[in-house]
Amino acid sequence: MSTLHIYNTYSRNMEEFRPLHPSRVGMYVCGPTVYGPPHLGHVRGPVVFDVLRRYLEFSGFAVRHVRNITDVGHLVGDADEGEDKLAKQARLEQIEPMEIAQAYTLSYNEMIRQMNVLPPGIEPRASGHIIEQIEMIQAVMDAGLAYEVNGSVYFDVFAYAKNYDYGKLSGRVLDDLIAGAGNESRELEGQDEKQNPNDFALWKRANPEHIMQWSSPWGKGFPGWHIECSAMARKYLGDVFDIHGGGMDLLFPHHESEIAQSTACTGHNPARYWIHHNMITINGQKMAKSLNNGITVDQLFAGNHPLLEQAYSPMTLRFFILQAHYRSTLDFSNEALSAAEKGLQRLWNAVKVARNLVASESGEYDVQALAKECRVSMDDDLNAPQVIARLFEAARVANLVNDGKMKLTATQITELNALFETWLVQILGIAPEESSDHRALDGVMQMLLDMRVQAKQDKNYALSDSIRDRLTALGFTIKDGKDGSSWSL
RNA sequence: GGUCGGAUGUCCGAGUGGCUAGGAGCUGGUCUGCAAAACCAUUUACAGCGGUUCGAAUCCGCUUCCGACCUCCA
Repeated sequence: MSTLHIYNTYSRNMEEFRPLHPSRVGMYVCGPTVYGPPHLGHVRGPVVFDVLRRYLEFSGFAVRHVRNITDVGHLVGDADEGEDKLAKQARLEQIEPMEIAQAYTLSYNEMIRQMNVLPPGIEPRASGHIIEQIEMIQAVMDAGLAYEVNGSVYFDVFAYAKNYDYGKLSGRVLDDLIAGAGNESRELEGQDEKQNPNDFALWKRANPEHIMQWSSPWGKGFPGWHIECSAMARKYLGDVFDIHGGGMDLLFPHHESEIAQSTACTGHNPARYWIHHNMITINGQKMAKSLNNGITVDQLFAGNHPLLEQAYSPMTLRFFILQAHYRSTLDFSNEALSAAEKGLQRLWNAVKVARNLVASESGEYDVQALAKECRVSMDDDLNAPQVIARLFEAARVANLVNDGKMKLTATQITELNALFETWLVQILGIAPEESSDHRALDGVMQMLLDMRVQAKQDKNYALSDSIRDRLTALGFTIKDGKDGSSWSL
């Protein structure tokens, strides 16, 4: 049997996955900063790491999945010097920062739920772990790798680099960073306080206009950009744990700094496997405010955006994301999304067909071999696109058997159904979408279709066509098969 | 400017030395009162140039183009 191999950004190599403790896996994934509605860029990470978590659990591991909510915010650069994103948004909306965080945490979690992403076991908030962050900062200072200036605390990158490899994760060379070519135009707040431009803040002194601030040994202030993840991961997963995940954009400085902070405290790189997913583009372009192509998830679900020709369902979005490998960029376009929607529909049709297949004495297809291939694909750095290709192969088999063009034994039919259940539903998390009032609607529709059958038997085609046409006008699709009609919306 | 990654057919997107990826679209067929849907089948590739090799989408070099990070970011 094959075993999971995964690309570790830290070593830049494919590695066999072996957890620290047999049968248990600790996984930390960087969650959202909740200062705005969830957009397409927020959705890939949760889905990718949800599939990893599901696959690990399928493989028999107990997974402790921690995904943080950043409700303290990060500093805004440039014009909004030193101001917290959450604080800024709160001021704009004239409410408490926590109201901002709460509102967008709820909408994020609602989006996650619709995408069939399993909730993490622990969802810690940065604001609820100020004490842990202060303690960690103190530990870095005790190690002699941080210094205080005017109520702010900075990490001493130079001192750290004497004993440790700063820049290994992101492939950065400290000397190059020092040269800092092309960055002269940037005027970052607090730069003059730093002993070195590459030092980063662990704690920032709060000015009166900062509406989010806490007491600390260094006076009123708020935590730096990276310390929350280090502190919370350590609290819930220990000094060293298995997986730390996030988007590639977090490689530097966020994860590089996390490694530095944690190493300063514990002497260890906190995570054994660093896993990063690639970014998304929209019509081949980076999603950016200046390009006016930022699509929120709600807009996608409602089809309510100038770039969208129609609405796409949460499962279509999930399926679309998983059709590309997690380390490749993923391009959103109407054509690609609608192709995914139709492909998913084909898959679901086959799942239904597979449930009602008639068994033969002999079989002509090795279903077990196909299931094994799914496993091999997944073990090869989570190659979900290949798993999906094999599911389409399974769909083809189901349809062929249904058409009497291929034979399967009763056992093989069971295996085929299990293959869909395991790989499509359980591991990829693509669950059929059915609304709560589906059952009642189903009854009404069945009644109409029965009437239409009667009309057809009576050769009253005017009536039967009228029923169909009026249902079509309402958005229903009527399919006439050998064994009666079916419908979909 | 520095570092890293990418360029696959009409579109999306797997694939690291020889074996049909897959989906969507197009086309043909089956089914059908008609239509639609569904199903089956089929078609179009490896950015350019050079090199290594019996053999290259895959390895090497050069060229062109694109992107990411270097600053908050998913």
